[in-house]
Amino acid sequence: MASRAGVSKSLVSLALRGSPAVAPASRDAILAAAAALGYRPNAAARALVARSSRTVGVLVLDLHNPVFAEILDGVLAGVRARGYRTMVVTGSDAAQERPELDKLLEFRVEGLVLVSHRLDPAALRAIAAETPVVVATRRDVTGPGIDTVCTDDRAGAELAVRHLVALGHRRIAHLGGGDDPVAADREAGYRAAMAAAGLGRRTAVLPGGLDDAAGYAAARAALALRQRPTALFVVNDFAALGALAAVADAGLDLPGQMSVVGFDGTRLSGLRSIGLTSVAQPLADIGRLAAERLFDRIDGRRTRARHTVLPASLVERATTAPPGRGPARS
Amino acid sequence: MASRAGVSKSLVSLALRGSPAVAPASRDAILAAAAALGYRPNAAARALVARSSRTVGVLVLDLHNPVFAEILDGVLAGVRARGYRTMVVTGSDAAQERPELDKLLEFRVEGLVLVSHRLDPAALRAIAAETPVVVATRRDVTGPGIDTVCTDDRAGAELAVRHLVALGHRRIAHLGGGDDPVAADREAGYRAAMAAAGLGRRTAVLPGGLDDAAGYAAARAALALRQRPTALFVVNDFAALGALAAVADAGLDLPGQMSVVGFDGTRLSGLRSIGLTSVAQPLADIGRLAAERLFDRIDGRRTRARHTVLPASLVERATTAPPGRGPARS
DNA sequence: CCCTGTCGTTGGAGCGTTCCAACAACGGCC
DNA sequence: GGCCGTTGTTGGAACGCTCCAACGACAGGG
Repeated sequence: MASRAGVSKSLVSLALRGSPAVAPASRDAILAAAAALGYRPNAAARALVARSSRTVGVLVLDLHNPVFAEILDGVLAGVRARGYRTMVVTGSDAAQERPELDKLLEFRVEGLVLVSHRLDPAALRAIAAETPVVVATRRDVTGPGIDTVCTDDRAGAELAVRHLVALGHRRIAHLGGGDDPVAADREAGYRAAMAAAGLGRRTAVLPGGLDDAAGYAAARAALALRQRPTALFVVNDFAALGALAAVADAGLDLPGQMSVVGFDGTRLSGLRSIGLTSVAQPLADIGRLAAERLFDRIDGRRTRARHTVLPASLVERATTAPPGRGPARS
Repeated sequence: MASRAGVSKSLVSLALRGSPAVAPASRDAILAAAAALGYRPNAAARALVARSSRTVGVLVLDLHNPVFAEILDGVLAGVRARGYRTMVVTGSDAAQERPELDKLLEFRVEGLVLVSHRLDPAALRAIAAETPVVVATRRDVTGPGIDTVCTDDRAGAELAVRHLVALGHRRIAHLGGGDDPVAADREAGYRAAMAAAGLGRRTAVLPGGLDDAAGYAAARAALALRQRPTALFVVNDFAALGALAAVADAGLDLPGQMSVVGFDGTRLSGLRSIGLTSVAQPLADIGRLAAERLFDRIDGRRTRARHTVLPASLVERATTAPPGRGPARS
């Protein structure tokens, strides 16, 4: 307490927050004393009396998948823009998520952004009853106090299939993503677009997963199909990289003999040495928008749940071409 | 306040923290009341009276570079293992770093992990005077209260060069990383290893940068050299991916006509479709160790600064081979 | 029977802020 | 010259917790 400036703590509080009611002489003395003492206001005390921590909690599923890192970056930027702090935790395994979120709630974070999650619906709703929650990239669990921001995964998948169909492909296989709810939407979009193109009978979904190893294995299985596909639509970029390797290992020319489309539009897929055609999500926007939605609730501007679905867009790069052109390079 | 259990707040506090001095009957009543009321202790109030926030601040330079995401993951795991919370901020631009760290200090974080940073030495030392600081991946700024954890970048670079020399390469160019201090160490290692191999006169350093676009440009310049190199040692994996693209664009067979070695050993480089030979850093260990060092100080076990240098190791993958084998694929 | 120790429990102080009612000093006004 | 409003400042209460000294009840020992 800088009574060193010869004033009361109340005046110090006023001066440090820039109140105009403080006499210039006092203000200068207080500022000088604060600088000399290296005084810093205590945010915990402030949070206690103000009953608001000016802090937002963020759970991110898996930092190793670049998608989540890119969304997180958007969330952090959005939160910073409002002058709030961010507490970040990762749900290293599903069982850890609940206790980690409990720690955030004990800190009285004013809201929670979940960049994907593995909570059961009941747990999620219980948390949303305590504090505003915005879920990014998932929209399967809804309820009061739960906003969602995600990409139109179904439409995105349809975009991918239509692109391949337009190129002349007929045998288009889908490498799935296991029991992930987002993967289910993408698969549904694939099936719908295949049916709409009159290729319903050619629909082929291979069980896969969300990482490159799973993509590799699924692609191997696809290539071994009796009716070998000429194009693969993969559940996400990460797995698509595995599929790319499987195609190369099989000695097939890419994209001459096999086209591959991913999903996510990570920077990764755009690297020149990869050049993966992909359905892009507006990742940074998702993060920033999730933060904005949260502040709408923190500011009390909203009561009804809001669900935002952003459009996906196809980014054509080097891994797609008309089928059957053989190993020649254009 | 669960006076609903018919006891004092003191006893509630005791019971909730599991004190053995509480009678079983009281404990059960308190626990039941707490559950019924959805009571959660207020961490801010606890931090205020305990004068410890049980929170660690983390600054991470750039989430888009997978290296930092992987280190961050290690830090989060290390902090979680101790039951502490984590406040994460990113230094989106250099000028933002100081104010972001100030916010963390206002919260009385008990220590700071800086996963790289762009602070000037004076600012860093001023912060270290207030709270323990561990710097990961850099060791150029030292001082009391500043521990460092990083990889032996010099030795790692030497490893890369020796690997290429052992394969028979003589013209080995280095694509640098600009004015980054870590890049300087790697360049020094390159120069030393070239000299040690009797190739001092063949030393060629091309100005580059830390991302794929910079790597692409630097590689183009290297390929245009009068004495075209047969191998490129690139400052990091991210830039090496750009170099890979430049090599492919030049129509050179890889690794037959050009070998490329990166640095970092990110998961990215290990993806099957990339298969980049790289000098690997123990990324998760760096993060976890940084957290441990910090807790050593938080626990008061340390006073002198400690500097840990971890060994790098070469991971051979598909982008290196003996020189001049031509376009044939093995 | 009183003294003493143990056990379970309690109220009050204090952590560092913010907020609020109240204050002294000082002019200007009627 | 007493009254009032303005300006700058103050002390105390409150936020929700932890810590501590002290409490009553009860049992065992002298």
